[in-house]
Amino acid sequence: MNIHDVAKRSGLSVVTVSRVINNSPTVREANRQKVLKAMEELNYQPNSAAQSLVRGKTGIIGMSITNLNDSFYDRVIKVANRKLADQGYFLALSISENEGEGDINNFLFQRDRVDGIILLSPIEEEQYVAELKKKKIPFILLDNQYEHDDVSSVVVDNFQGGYDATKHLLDLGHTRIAHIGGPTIFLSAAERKRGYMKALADAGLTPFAIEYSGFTVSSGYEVAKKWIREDALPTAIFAGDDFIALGVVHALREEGVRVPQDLSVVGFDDQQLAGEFYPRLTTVRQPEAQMAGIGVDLLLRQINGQMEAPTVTKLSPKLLVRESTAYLKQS
Amino acid sequence: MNIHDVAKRSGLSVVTVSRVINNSPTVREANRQKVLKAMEELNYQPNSAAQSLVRGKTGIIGMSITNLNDSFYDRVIKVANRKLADQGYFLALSISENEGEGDINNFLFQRDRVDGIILLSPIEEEQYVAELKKKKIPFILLDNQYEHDDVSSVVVDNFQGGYDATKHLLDLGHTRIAHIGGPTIFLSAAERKRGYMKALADAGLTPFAIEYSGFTVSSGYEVAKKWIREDALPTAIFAGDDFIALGVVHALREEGVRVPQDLSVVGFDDQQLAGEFYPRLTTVRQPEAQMAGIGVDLLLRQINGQMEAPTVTKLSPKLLVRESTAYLKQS
DNA sequence: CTGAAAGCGCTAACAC
DNA sequence: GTGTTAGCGCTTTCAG
Repeated sequence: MNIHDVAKRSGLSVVTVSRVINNSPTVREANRQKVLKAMEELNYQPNSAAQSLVRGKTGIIGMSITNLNDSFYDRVIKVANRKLADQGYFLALSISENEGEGDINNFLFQRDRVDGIILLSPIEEEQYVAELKKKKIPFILLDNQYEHDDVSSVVVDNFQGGYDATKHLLDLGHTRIAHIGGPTIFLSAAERKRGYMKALADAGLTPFAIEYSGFTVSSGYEVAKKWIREDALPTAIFAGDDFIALGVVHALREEGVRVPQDLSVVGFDDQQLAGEFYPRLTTVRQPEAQMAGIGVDLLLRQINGQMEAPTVTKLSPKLLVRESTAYLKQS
Repeated sequence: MNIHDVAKRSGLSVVTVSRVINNSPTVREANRQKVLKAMEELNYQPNSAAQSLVRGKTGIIGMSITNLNDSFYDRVIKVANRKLADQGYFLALSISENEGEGDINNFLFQRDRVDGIILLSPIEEEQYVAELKKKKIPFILLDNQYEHDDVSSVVVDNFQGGYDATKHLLDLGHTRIAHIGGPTIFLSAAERKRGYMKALADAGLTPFAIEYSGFTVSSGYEVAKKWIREDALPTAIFAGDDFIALGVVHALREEGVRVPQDLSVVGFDDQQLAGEFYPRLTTVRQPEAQMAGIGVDLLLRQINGQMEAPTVTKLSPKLLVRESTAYLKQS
């Protein structure tokens, strides 16, 4: 069942049918109706492989992701999905579980499967970028780690986020401020820590303590417990992300340390849950919507050949003051 | 740059090149090498639109999802991804934010874009099923709500899950057992509640209290707070899912009610976080791996025309006893 | 405003 | 083993 069947049934030529499919204005209204009717009766849908072949484009944008279970990704993806739909593109997500080579042969990474690709927080970034460049597939990077020649990307200023979070704690009168950082292989984690250090230095202070952990509740929990055991608690903690922060708060409460009365905690990312547990977490929200929006624009412009020089956009995160931070107790 | 260029460069015909691409054994080794070399030098990749067109298949399986931020989905998706990859298929995810009509024209829902579709916990199920049937696209349902003629699906026995969870509480000596159910428009929520009712009835008991809430921490929290305010606390609570349960535990602890010493709580889904907060939640784990595995098999068999009668597979969930439940305190 | 013809890049008969 | 030919379903000149 193809365009010829429709042509036959409507008594017109395949060309006219094609014109109707593509909303060409140069079709007599009566004929358009005939064609539409035939399409309807035949339950006809144009073959997209054929369309892609002849047009040289697919209308699909691929996005490679590594993780689902996270509010930050969730928001970025949903905004990108909507923006792309507005422009007539579809977003196809592909999970890459960083199993090395296999992934690079992912269906996404074929020039004619997609019109462009968005790499969200890619794991094997260098490798992917090299491959995409080689295959000449238009692409952009979101929340990536490194700079590359000729590649546009949108990142968040994690340094500033770390700085702002720490500054907030300083403004509340805290001086004994500890940090629990995420894995330092992540640039974002390293930057947040750097912001923390700088804010402290600007205030003439030094870190009270620094520990590293995974981006999980349990590892934040462990670190806090350890500090309690060692009786080495600060008065404020800047956690590398909300999961860590949630774990910290949890451990403190178990031990009777009140948040924020006895100890203030700041997280990062504004995870869904950060606003649901009490005290609701003061945190740093990344501008996901902006990130996705700019990223999509950049990619689409590249695809349409309005290829300006590639740009690296750095977005400012925003401190969200809620209930897990308070003025230092006068004692 | 196409197959002809490769043919020219290697000094062989396009057919031979095609054979090499498709690993046909009937190519002289020396020639194969020539072709491979030419492909390499030209950095050639076969055009997949053309391949799809002529083969009548794409090698892509689409999966429609509604939500990312959830461990259950995360696990199902990852297993499906792996299983499909093993069989030479790629999984393309598409988010459908239930905006009504628009979604149905999703790129996934075009016969020749994908070889088959998996609908995971679809929202507008009836509509999607009707559309897919009409378009004659092979598909299966995972964790769906309704039964349909001629459609294979894999679901979890939520009734049994609810029954087992409640039975566990009964076995611990509890008799005052309340339930906080998820939105009853979800069959899964209704079934879990039904299991709860049945277990109680089998023990000659009646529900201590039943409330409904969203599948969120905050709504579980609210319900527990309300019960505390009204001084109407049961000795055990079966929550509709882990988020609700987490909210309940959180509220109870705030009020000095100890879990599990004073009150036992059971959740559902084994969310990532359920095992990270203390007390670690006793919960019901859905067999995601099995679900995805069976679903993929069903779909692939359908695609390959080994079309047995459509089947509805109901999988048993598994109670995970951890630390949020304990024997009823003798008082 | 409409249609005939060519061709997108590839694979599947069918010869040789 | 290898190549010639046809055609997958569609859009795009180019006439008319």
